[in-house]
Formats: sequence, structure tokens, C-alpha cells
Amino acid sequence: MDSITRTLDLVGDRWTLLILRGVFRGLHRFSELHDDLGIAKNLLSDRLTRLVDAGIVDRVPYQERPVRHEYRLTEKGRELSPALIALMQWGDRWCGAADPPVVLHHSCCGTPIDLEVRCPTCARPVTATEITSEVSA
Amino acid sequence: MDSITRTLDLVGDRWTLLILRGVFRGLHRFSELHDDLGIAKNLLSDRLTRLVDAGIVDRVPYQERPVRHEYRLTEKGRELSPALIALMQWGDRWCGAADPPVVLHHSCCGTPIDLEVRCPTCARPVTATEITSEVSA
DNA sequence: CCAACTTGGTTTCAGATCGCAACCCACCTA
DNA sequence: TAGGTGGGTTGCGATCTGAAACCAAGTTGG
Repeated sequence: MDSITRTLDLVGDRWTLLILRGVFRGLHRFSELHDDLGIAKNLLSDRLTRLVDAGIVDRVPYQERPVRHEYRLTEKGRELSPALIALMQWGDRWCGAADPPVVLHHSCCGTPIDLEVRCPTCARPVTATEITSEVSA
Repeated sequence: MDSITRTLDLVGDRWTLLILRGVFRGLHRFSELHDDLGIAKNLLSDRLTRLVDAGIVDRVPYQERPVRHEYRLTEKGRELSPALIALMQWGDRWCGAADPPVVLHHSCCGTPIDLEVRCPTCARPVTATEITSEVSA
């Protein structure tokens, strides 16, 4: 099984990427995600458990008595951001902007950032038709 | 409904992105996709119809008598490649390499290409924690 | 001319998954 | 002690899925 198949096994359902986007945006608690996404609680519970098992989010206690947790991205989870950005940019461009596009900024300098497929040699963006794939070694 | 939600409505199920990757890789016919992915025929048929309706692939005849079609990416479909690349790179990095990683080359010059989140001002890659999001206007 | 084969599907149906609502537990507040 | 909140679990009908059977339009082999 190849890498995309494995990836989609983890995050390739209707809700998981939306949950992760919520966590990226600062929703860390069960109820925040529930309210924001409108997902059924049993599914949210199930997806969060899976994400924790997969090491994509951590369940960290934020109080005792009663003990309650919140969900935080691990590095593995944070590294999904290029995929989320790619899907978001595609949706903004091609799916009629029912909502205005989301702009991402570099927090250090405030500049809007961009996602690019680049060729280090040509030092310019690469279009999809210029790409060939090969399984290494 | 925002752009990621709309995007995932179209391509956020277990099979659609795998089908699109197949088409990217040069599988254009129903039977090629069926054999390569191991997807049930009814689902493949349904997903292809949806992708055609969404304008992501075209159904173009490649012979008459009997008339038969093959599926080709539209520009809208080709522009999903950054998302596929992002998911693939994440899987190669984080999902234990059961298969060796796939390397993408720039067909013009043969250089392996890379997907990067970049800040035009800082002129260097941006990590996930440095990103803030904002809904434009 | 008939049988078998190919491509590209549609139909059928049991079983898995989903969404909703109800319920539960631990704790806090009035 | 009654009610509220956070974070779930349970039950159940509705929907979706996968495997296999079937179909239709041609083409090939004998």
C-alpha cells in the first residue's frame, strides 16, 4: 500500500480533515469542535480517538476534578498543513466563493503566504503537466 | 459553507482522490482504474460521474462503434495536484515507508521538485506554527 | 452463424457507517 | 437538591458501501 492510500486511510473521510482544520484554527476542546463543525458527537469522539491513536493529535489534560482534556496537534499533525492549505486554495479558486477566500499570513512579518510546487533548478513554479512521477529505488 | 468544506464535499471521500491520482498517473479508462485501485465498479462509476459533473474530469470518446470514453483531467482537475502532492509527501514522511517514497520530477529538466509553503518576504519556508489565518474582506 | 470474449457499466443485497436523540457521569453553582 | 456544563456512550433507523451477478454493444474465432 502506497503513501497516499495510507494517508487517506487516516484522514480520508468526510470529517477528519475538517476536525484538523478546526484544531489548526484554535478549536481544542470537544465542545468547540462539536459546535463549530456540526458533527455528531459519537463521530467526533471516534475520529478524535483515531487521531490520537495515529499520533496526529495529543489528548492533554487542562484541568483535574473533573479531569478534562483538550486536543493539540503533534508535529505529525502540524505537518498536514500543506495539504489543508492546498485543498483550501483549490476550493477558493474553483468552488465559487460562497464565502470570501481565507488568506494565510506569516506571523513573523504579516505577509500573505503561498503554497507552491517549485523546481529548485528552474527556480520557478511548476505546472501540473510538467510533473512526472517515479518510485524511488 | 467555506472552501475546504466545499472541496471535501467533492473529493473528500475514501476513493475520489485515489481515482484522481490514477488519472494523473496515466490511467484513463474505466477498466484501468478498476484494476489498479481495486474499487467496486458501481462506486467507480458513481465517482467518475460526479467528477465529470463537477468539471474535474472530462469524459471524452476514444472510439465509436461501440462508443467508448476515457477520462481526462480538466484544468480544474490538474490544479488539484498540489493537494495530492502534499498528502503523498506527508504519507511518505509519517506513515512508515511500506513502499519507497515517490519522487516527482520536473519533466523539463529532470530535477526532483518539492512542495513548499513560502513567505515571499522572508524568502524561506514557513512552518505550520508561523501561520495565522484570516478571512479576507 | 454461433459461442466466447471485451469494455463499460447497472442491479441487487447484506453488512458497515452515519446522524440524531437520549442518556450518563463527574463536577460546579444557586 | 435542582439545574447546568463538559465530555462523552448507547440505540436505532436511514444511508452508503463492496462483492457479485447481470446486461448491452460490439468483435473475434471456429
